[in-house]
Order: sequence, then structure tokens, then C-alpha cells
Amino acid sequence: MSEDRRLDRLSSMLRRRGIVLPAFEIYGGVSGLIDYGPVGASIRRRVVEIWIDHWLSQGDIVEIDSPTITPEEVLVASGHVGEFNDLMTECKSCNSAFRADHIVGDDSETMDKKEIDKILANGVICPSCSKSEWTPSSPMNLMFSTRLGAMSSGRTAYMRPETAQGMFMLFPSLYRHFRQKLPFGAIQTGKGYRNEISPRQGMVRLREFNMAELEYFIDPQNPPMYSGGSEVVTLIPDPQSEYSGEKKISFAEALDKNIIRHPTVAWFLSRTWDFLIKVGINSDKIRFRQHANNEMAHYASDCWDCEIYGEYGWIECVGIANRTCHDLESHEKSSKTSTLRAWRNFEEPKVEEKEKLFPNGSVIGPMLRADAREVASIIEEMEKLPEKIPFDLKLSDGRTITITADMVERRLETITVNGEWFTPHVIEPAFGIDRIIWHILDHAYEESQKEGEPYTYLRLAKGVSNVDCIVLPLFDKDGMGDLAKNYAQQINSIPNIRSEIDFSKSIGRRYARADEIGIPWAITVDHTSIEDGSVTIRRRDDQVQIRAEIGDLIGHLRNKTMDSLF
RNA sequence: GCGCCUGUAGUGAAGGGGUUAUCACAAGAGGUUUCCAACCUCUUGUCCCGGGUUCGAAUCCCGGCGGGCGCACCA
Repeated sequence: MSEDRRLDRLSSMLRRRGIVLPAFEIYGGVSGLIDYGPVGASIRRRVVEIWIDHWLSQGDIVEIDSPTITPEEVLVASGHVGEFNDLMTECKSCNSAFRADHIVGDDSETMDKKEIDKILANGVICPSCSKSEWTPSSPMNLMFSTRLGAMSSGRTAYMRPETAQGMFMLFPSLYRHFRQKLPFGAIQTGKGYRNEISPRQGMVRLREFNMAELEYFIDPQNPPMYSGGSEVVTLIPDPQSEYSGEKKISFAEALDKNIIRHPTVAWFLSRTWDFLIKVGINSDKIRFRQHANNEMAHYASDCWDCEIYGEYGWIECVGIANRTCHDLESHEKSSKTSTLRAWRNFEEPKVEEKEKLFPNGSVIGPMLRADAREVASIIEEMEKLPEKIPFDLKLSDGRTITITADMVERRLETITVNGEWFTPHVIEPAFGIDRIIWHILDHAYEESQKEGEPYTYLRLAKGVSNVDCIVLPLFDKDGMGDLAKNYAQQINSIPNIRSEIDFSKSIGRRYARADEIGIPWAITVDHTSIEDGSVTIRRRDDQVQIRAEIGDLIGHLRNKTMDSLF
């Protein structure tokens, strides 16, 4: 089978079998929007469920769910509004696009559109073709905006460009849930939205996409170290570092050599690898690429992309970043709260002895009346004690009051400080679910031959296929059809195990249809089944068939031990 | 967004200013068949959308939308 048109054949199959299709096709379709069809939607859900289970099983991670509509302030604080509103201009001569503020030589990002257009018109030279014919600058807003509330009183909001902000919003609740102890994490899966200028490559660059993100909050002074990560993987370290060039190395060793700069990041790289293998990504087609300093977001300190190889080349499918305290800090600042922090106990409490003045209320009160409150608070907050008493004290309105010895008491105070507040750091693994599903399909799609005819398999990992097994009556007569329905129903009553039934056409064709969409097990009901309740079980991957009692089959399906029958 | 290519049943293709648009596979109904895309009969279903040229447009032209590739963009 020729390789050159494989992408076309795979895409055709995905449409034909209802896995992934262009959305709104009867109205001409919309670029960057896709449907998961009757088969694909189940595959997508199962991949997401495996992802959720993968993280929840760790024990210190919980799931949350927050709105996709996000008020503007949140995304101003996160930096998305600024980043997504860059003015762009294009050279009419060579069609190169540039950030308008950069091309006019202003890095302050304070110029407005009028100023920039004026400078552009005054002969700024295009760096790529040396001419000077610019289009008027226009904002490149990659977020979908909307309004909350009707008419002009509404509040500007955006469809979220990432799910991460939801976890930051819920930090106070998470902190309480975890009994004020770090580390802990929160995951969220759901839709994200970016109004891409030019969506391309099928399901790789979408305008509405499925994301799955984890925010893992840690104490930067005490970063969690986990063991593991011994499998040898492909790493491409920062090309500007001393480790440039592709490396075959384990995560553990890479951490040891400081190629991976943070122990928790190393752990999540390893857990990401585990997940990808679990859902059926080919291990030879995974690599981890470290961002160079100039590629990283300004706040991140160690950033890795997990790239997967497929029909479109190496595609970034997971980003793992140490976002440090950036997000929590900037939300704390913008929202004027002080709830986005964690408490850290000192190993030893710090004990400080300090001389302090205490106001003597029974003297000050009757004497100063209305001024007593202010005077008392000034005295209590004095960092530096006056050298002698009496002394003069200045009030906020400029008057001066003389404080005499009977008005205050000088005492030695012992202050014990048990710990301090700090802003946790956050390690963020962010998964592009659609891109991962694309590569699952790409890697599973196998074009082979059967008796000289082209034959295709989708060798999906167990648990990823839309159903777990298909029940096939050899013929729809002599009660085989009814028996098959009965068995399919019994199988469907097992939690999280699904079966389908197919009566149409010859048995060989039905096996082929099941193979094409990756159903791992085919259960055939034949004449013997009617006599003794046994069925044949065919394994997709090698077409080996065995016979088993329906009761045994159900037990093995429930325990996910089907392979032990063979 | 720009440039080049492109759009015909579910899928892949053929054709094309003039009767009812063709083929294969797939799908549905029935028959046959004791386990791997078999066979027979019947059936369903297509010219991306809009405008123009024309007596007549699915065909030619223009625009839009969608797709592919390249350039640019990708927090």
C-alpha cells in the first residue's frame, strides 16, 4: 500500500466511519471546527476519562470544572488580553506580517493605533523586502469576545483560551480542601477557544478544542521529589544550554544531570509519558523538547513540549511548564485579595524580643477624648521607640501632642513567629486532547493486506475503542439473533463495558468493519451457542479465535483479563 | 491574511454548454451461506453556495465557503 496518500485514506476512513468529521458540513463547513461522530465521541470521552483517572489516582489531585465564559479582568491579570491584542501590520509588497509596535521600534507597548499607523506611513522599511507599503495596523485578537448582560451595560468577557485560570480562581477552595497542605493539584478537562488566523492540518489547529490541564501547587522551597522515570526516552534539551542535541536518556538521569531543571517537572514529564503509552501512542514517536530561554513565556522557568510524530510531522501535544508564582501573584494583585497564598511553618519558630510602648487607656482616654484612638494606634505601631519620655507625637492632621510617662508603659514583648505566608509555585502539564487523539488514530491506523485485498486495522489500545466488543450472530435465524441480543445486553450491564451488535451481511465483512474502527473483541454467536451457551471470541490483533462460556466471557470483560483466555 | 492547487452519492473516482450525470466500493431490504470484505435480486443516495454569461450552466467567468500545500501567525 503506497504511503504517499495515507493521510487522505485515513481522513476518508475517519469521516466514513463517523469518527472525526468537518463540523456544520451541510452549511459548507467552518474551518477549525470539527465534530466527533458516533464512534469518535466515545473514543474522545474514553481518552479523557483515562486522563482523569491517570491523575486522580495519584491521590493529591482533584477535579474541578469551571465556566468557559470568563470575565475580562481575569484574562487581563493572566496576560491573555494584552498578549492577544497585539496590533499587526502586513507588508503589501511581500505579504509578511509583523507586530506593529515592534516594526516601528517601540517596545513600550503604549502606542495606540493612530500613532503607529502614522509612523508606518512615514516610511518604515520592511525587514524582509526593504519596501515600505504597510496595511493599516489591526488588532490580532485570538480570543472570542462576548458580553455578559444585555446592551451597553454588559461586561466584556471572553471564551477561555485555556482551562488553567479556573484552577487559579479556585485556589482558596482547593487550599481548604487539602487542609492547608502543599503539594496538591487540580485538573480540569473541557473546551478552550482561540480564534486562529488560519486553522490547518485537520484536528491539529482548531478554533474550539478539548484541553486537559493540571495545575500542581508546590512550595518552591520544598519541591516534591518522586522516584521513577527510568524508561529511556528522547529528550531535546535547550539548544542554548551545554546539553544541546538530541539525547536518549531516562528522566531520572536527565534530572540528575540538571538537563531537567526541576524535580517536579521531571516527575510530570515521566507521568505524561506513562499516559501517552497507556492510550496507545507509539513510544518511538514521542520526544520531549525543552524551550530555549527566549521561547519561554516570561514567567516560566523550565518548559518542555512533548511532541508526537505523525502525518503532520512532529506536533506539540503536551506542554509542561513551571509557571512559578506568576499566575497566583498577578491574580492576587489584580483582585486585591490575599487568599492566593499558602502558609509555611518554620522548622524552628523565630522568637524575637522587642521593647514596646503600650498606651495607657485609662489615662489617654479621658485626657484626649476624640484623639485617644489615633494616639493609641500610633503608639502601638511605633517601630522605633523614642529615646526619652516625654516626647512629641504628630497626628495625621498636623497637631502635636506631648506624651508623658503616665500615658504609656514600656514593656519587653516576646514575639514568636511560627512561619510565613508565601505564594505557591505551580507546575502545569497542559494536554491538547484533540491532537493526542489524532496521533492515537494515526499510530493505530494500519494498512495491510488480507488475501491480496487491502485491509485496514485500527489497533487502538484497550479501553480507547468506542466499544469493548461487538456481538455478531453468525446468522440472524434459528434464534441466534435473539441470543446475541441477550448476550449484548448482559455485557452492557457491566459497568463501563460497552458492546454493540451487528447483524448486517457476512461474518467476514462484519469482522472487517469492527477491525477498521478498532473494536478489540468480536463475540460470535453460532449454532453451538444455542446448544451450550458458549461463544467464540476473536482477538482483533491476530484474529485468533477461541471458544468460551458466556459467563466466563463476562467475567473476563469485567476484570479486563480477556487476553488470559488466549 | 497572501500565493498556487482544489471541491461530483457515505468513501474513492470518471465525465461534462443540451434527453434521465457515470462507475466501483460502502449502506438498506430480501435470498443464499455452519466464522474472516463471497454470490444473486431489488433499493436509497451526488455536481459546495451565491451571482454573472447563455435559449439553456453541474460544466465557462466572478465572488464566497470548505480542503491541500507554501509564506506568515501559533500566548
